Formats: sequence, C-alpha cells, structure tokens
Amino acid sequence: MEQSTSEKILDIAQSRIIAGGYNGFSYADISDAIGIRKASIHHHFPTKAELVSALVGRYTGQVKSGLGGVLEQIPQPAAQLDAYVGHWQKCIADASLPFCMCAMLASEIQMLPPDVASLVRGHFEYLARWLETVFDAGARHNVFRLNASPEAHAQIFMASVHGAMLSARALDKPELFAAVIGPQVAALKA
Amino acid sequence: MEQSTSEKILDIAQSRIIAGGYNGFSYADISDAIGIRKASIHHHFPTKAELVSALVGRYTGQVKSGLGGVLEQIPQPAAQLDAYVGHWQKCIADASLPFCMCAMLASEIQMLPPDVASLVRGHFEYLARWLETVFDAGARHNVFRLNASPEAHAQIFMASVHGAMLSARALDKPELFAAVIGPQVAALKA
DNA sequence: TTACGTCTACCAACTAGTAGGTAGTTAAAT
DNA sequence: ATTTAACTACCTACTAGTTGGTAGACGTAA
Repeated sequence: MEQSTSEKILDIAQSRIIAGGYNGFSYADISDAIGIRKASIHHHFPTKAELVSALVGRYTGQVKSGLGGVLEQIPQPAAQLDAYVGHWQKCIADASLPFCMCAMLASEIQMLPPDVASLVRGHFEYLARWLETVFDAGARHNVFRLNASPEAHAQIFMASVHGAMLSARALDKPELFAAVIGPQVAALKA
Repeated sequence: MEQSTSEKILDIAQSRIIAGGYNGFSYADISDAIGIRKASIHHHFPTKAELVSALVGRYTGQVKSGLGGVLEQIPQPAAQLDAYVGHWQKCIADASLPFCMCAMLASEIQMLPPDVASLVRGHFEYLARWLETVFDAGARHNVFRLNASPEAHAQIFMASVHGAMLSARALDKPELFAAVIGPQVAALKA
C-alpha cells in the first residue's frame, strides 16, 4: 500500500493528463493534490518534459507487461482480443481510466516535447503490432475471418477503439464504447 | 479576399486548437500571428470561452451547411458517404485541416467551459445523425449491407473516422486515414 | 455625434524553474 | 563508538516570463 512520493506525483499527473492533456495540469496542481511543495516535485522530476516522459514510460511499460501477459496466459486469439477489449470496457465503465493517456497525448503530439512525442508514437506502434499478432494467429487458427491483412485489421481495430473512447467521452455515454466495439469484435469472429 | 479581423482571429485560433487544444493557444499567440494587440482581441471576444464558443459555432455551422449540401446535391447514399470521407481525406492529405477541431476539443471536454462543451457534444450528435440518415437511405436502396441498425453503424463509422485521424497523426502517416477508412466503406458497399 | 476598432499601459494570478537551506538516513573512516 | 561525508526528501523564498483580462485614450468613418 505504501506508495512513494514520485509514484503519487505520476498518478496525479496521469489523471490530469487524461482529463486535459499536457497543458491541462501544472506543478501547482500536483502540489495541491498530494500536499507537497512545488519545489519538491522539481526534486523528483526536474522539468515537466521529464515528468511526462517518465509517466509515459511507466504507462507503456504497464501496457507491455499487461498485453504480453495476455499472450502468455491466454492461448486463444479470440480470448486475447476479448481480454484487451474487456480491460478498456471496465476502465471506461467504472471511470477508473476513462481514456487512454497515449491517445490523449497523441492528439496534441504536434506540440509535445520531442521525447514525449516519440514515446507516444512508440505506444501506437506497439499496440498495432500486438493486435496484428493476435489477428494473424486468429486467422491461422480460423477463429477470425479477415478480409484484409492482419496489419490492416490491426490499424482498423486500433482506430475503432480510440474513436469509441472519444465518442463515449464526447457524448458522456460510457456504454457507447461497448456498443461500438462489440459489433466490431463480433464481425471478426464470424 | 477581404477578411474581417474577427474572422482572422478565429482562423488562427482554429489552427492552434487543432494543433494543441483549448490550452494550446493564448491571446498573445493570436496577437503575434495577425499583428494586432492582445487588448484588441478582447474587444472582439471578451473572454477566451466566448472566443472558442464563437469558433465552434462557426465550425459546426460550416459542417451543417457542408453536410446538408451533400444530401441535397448528391442523391446516392454511397456517393454521399464518399463525399464525406473524401473531404477528410483531402484535408488530411494536404494538411490543410489535419484533424477535426471538435474531435480535438472532445478529448478535453472534461475541462472545457460548459458552453463550449455542449457545442462540441452537439457536433457529435449532429454528425452521428447525419451518418445515420445516409446509412438508413443506403440500406433501403440496397446499396449498403448493414448487419446492425443504421444508428449503430453511424456510431461505429464516426468512431472509425476519429480514430483514423488520431492514428494518422500519432504515427505521422497521413495515408493511414485512407488505409483505415477505405476498407470500412468497402465493407458497407458489399 | 456616435460608434467602432485599435492602441498603450496596466493588473493579479499563474507558469515552470532556481537557489539555498534543513532534517533525517546511510555508510564509511577514524 | 563516534565522527564525517554523502545522499535523500523536503522546505521557504524567489525569479522571469506568461496567462486572461481591464481601463482609458486616440483616431477615423458614418
């Protein structure tokens, strides 16, 4: 349960970035939220760019171990995809993580510090490759019927997921995520 | 060619918002860009919230007349959809409007001034309804094969479009938009 | 005259970031 | 065993620059 100060800083920063993007939070916000002085945050993360780089690094690390674990622990491609979709469905439904932090940052990628931008780009590349391997395996085992390459399906699916998150947020209807992604998954399993 | 100062202000604000969102621009930015003092911008738009409200109002007005015109001038639902998709494909390819401003703002909707937030929400609702009418007409004329309700397809398609924009931006590959949306359109026309 | 658009000059609040100090911990050297 | 040194985490106090926003003057065109 014991959480280090720098972890707390990253947690707050993450929730603020998910709500308002890179320019949507300040050192003062974090300071207020965890009851520490602004200067102390600079002790842990000298600059804002370094703070967000560390945060995106932590995030992508969690994603990689999470999705890597799915591949290891779940043999069936269809169930792997369900695990991925189910994770987001749960996060959005209970509002614990109502938006992908990297998707948020990607929308402002043009004005992000270069280090952050390339980490965000890396996340998109990793996720696309992960989906590609799942679709490829599924097609080979005849559990997915693809009408295009696994790579193309991966890009299409990733876009649907991010778009569904956005619609759910814009229209303030969390259930819209499942309504959009469900049919998408069903069509693949045909 | 003569453009009013307030139109110039809105133009600059729009390009800045598309790049970095609501917090991604300031009165000083606009001031520098069009060679006018900050205080003069406040004369046209007293507060930032009013400026962005006016901007989103202008944007949604353009969208409504544009999409309304498509329905009037193009009888075939398939061609109507092509017109919509083609518009974005061109905007993204030539980088003239590489992202939907309302999609950008929707991602930060939680921290937007309430007036702006509801205008953004309205845009999502309008676009979903427009797509729904196109899909409904297409299904009735047997040019679209839908495996769910027109409303569901509208939400799915809208999400794909926004997600495709995001992927194209994140991976810095404008051609990804067409690569994601093309198959989506093709599948409908089956 | 009146109204408009623009200006200079200002404001308080906030931004990221720095300088320098204090207290407590750890690890070696005496 | 005790002193020394380095390190960590935090603090107060500050800086220079930016933020959105205001007050009031100026010239110009109707």
